[in-house]
Amino acid sequence: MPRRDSATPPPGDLPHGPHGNRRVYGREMQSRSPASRTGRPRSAAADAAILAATREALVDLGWSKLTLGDVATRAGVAKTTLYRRWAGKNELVVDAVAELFDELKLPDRGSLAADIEGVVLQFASILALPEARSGLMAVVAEATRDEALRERIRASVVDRQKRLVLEGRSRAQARGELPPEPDPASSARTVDLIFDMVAGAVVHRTLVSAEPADEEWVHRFTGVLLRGLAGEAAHPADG
Amino acid sequence: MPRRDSATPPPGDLPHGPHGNRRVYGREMQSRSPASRTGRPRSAAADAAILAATREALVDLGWSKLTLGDVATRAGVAKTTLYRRWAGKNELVVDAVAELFDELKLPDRGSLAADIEGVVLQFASILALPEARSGLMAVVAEATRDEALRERIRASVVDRQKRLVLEGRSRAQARGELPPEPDPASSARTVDLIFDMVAGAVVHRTLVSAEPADEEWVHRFTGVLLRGLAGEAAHPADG
DNA sequence: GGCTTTCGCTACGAGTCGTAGCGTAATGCC
DNA sequence: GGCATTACGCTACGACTCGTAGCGAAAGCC
Repeated sequence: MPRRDSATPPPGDLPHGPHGNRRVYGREMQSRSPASRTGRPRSAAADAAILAATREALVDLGWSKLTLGDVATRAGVAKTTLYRRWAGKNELVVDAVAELFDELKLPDRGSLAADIEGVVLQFASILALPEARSGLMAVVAEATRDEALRERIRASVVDRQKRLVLEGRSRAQARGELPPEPDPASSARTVDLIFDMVAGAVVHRTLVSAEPADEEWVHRFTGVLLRGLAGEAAHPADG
Repeated sequence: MPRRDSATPPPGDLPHGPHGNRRVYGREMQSRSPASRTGRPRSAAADAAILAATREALVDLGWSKLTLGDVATRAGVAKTTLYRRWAGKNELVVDAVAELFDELKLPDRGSLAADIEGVVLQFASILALPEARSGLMAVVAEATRDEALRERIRASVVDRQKRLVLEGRSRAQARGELPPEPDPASSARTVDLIFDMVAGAVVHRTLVSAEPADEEWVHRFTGVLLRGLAGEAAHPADG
């Protein structure tokens, strides 16, 4: 059999990635949901090669000109293999871009302002990558007409970011920098508001205004955000 | 000649639209830039019909499945006519979506907070339209790899929004709600920051979080933003 | 009437899509 | 080791879209 493993890049191992319930495998998941123990297992190396090839194609071609045939060729796999694992271009790109957000961390820098600035700068550096710029907005646009795709994005990209907001807030509350919120519903709304403001501003700055979210910008933005949030306790629902 | 004017919807007049230098007509603009007075003029009704058909197709199909042939059929024009006026799908969608933002106004409601809330609610109501949701993000994604398209979006969508920010700020400064900024460079940076925060948050709330930017959300957001900006005078470049 | 430009229509090669079918490879179970 | 089961590579296919070329006719200006 003329295998071409020599063409596959060194993909590391990545048995099924560090993600939770991502990589749902489009169509045939429900029919083998318990555990398909028998038969030839899917190649984990092929997974990694395909996702890497997808990011490479995003850089070279952008989303609209990216074709699954080209990705398959780059990854050194057959086009049919690709269709067996992903339902279409959207799902593939979501998974490929989601891996970029794996390295988002929240190092404890001692103050809420410093923590936020650090996370926002990390987020900005990811959005500065061309594979993230071309891919992320395109799948978000597609998701406006595809509920399942929206859920996939939420699970693999958004929720991972939101966890950082939650963690940072609880730290800040422990430090006394933010007031505690006993009502869980109100607390969730606050987290949603913060998240929309942070992610929205960085995305808009990077992709629409097309200017870098550098340290000066992030510092100003963080200042405005924190002062506004801190003042919210003094104006609780001032209708 | 088997014309099919019966198929063209009642497009109104719209001689060349209320836009400034939009509708650049892709390729052949530079060769007829002074004024082409001779020959058969282009049908303004066809322009309006094409843009309306584009929005209709965005609602029915979304960006990725929208084809120029389908738009031409819906508009009752030949596909070649469409290609004579627009360079491609991206430029066409930008123009079609840009018309949605024409009705953005800044009514003077007496206070900065009320002005901002009014504009943000208008912006949110436009983003709630399916033709705006599917189209806008897609062209922004494409623009990450196309400088000319980015400029087209800036001229026809972004700048029109930014003018509202400028106008609202000058009103607020006249009222004493915001401190004056003598330095024009710093002033421009402030406007950019506000704009990225407002537009980014609304877009993220509407398209990524997929939840409505209703009055309650807008009220909270506006409060955080204004308190943060008002406090900036007290912390001038405390970095 | 001449000149110029636009318009509708048809036709075309090139490229992509997603799937079917086949033979082969790699596992687990007996 | 043999068997069943699943994954893989490869080829081929009809259907669709793309963007353009060419034609005759229409609609303006002089």
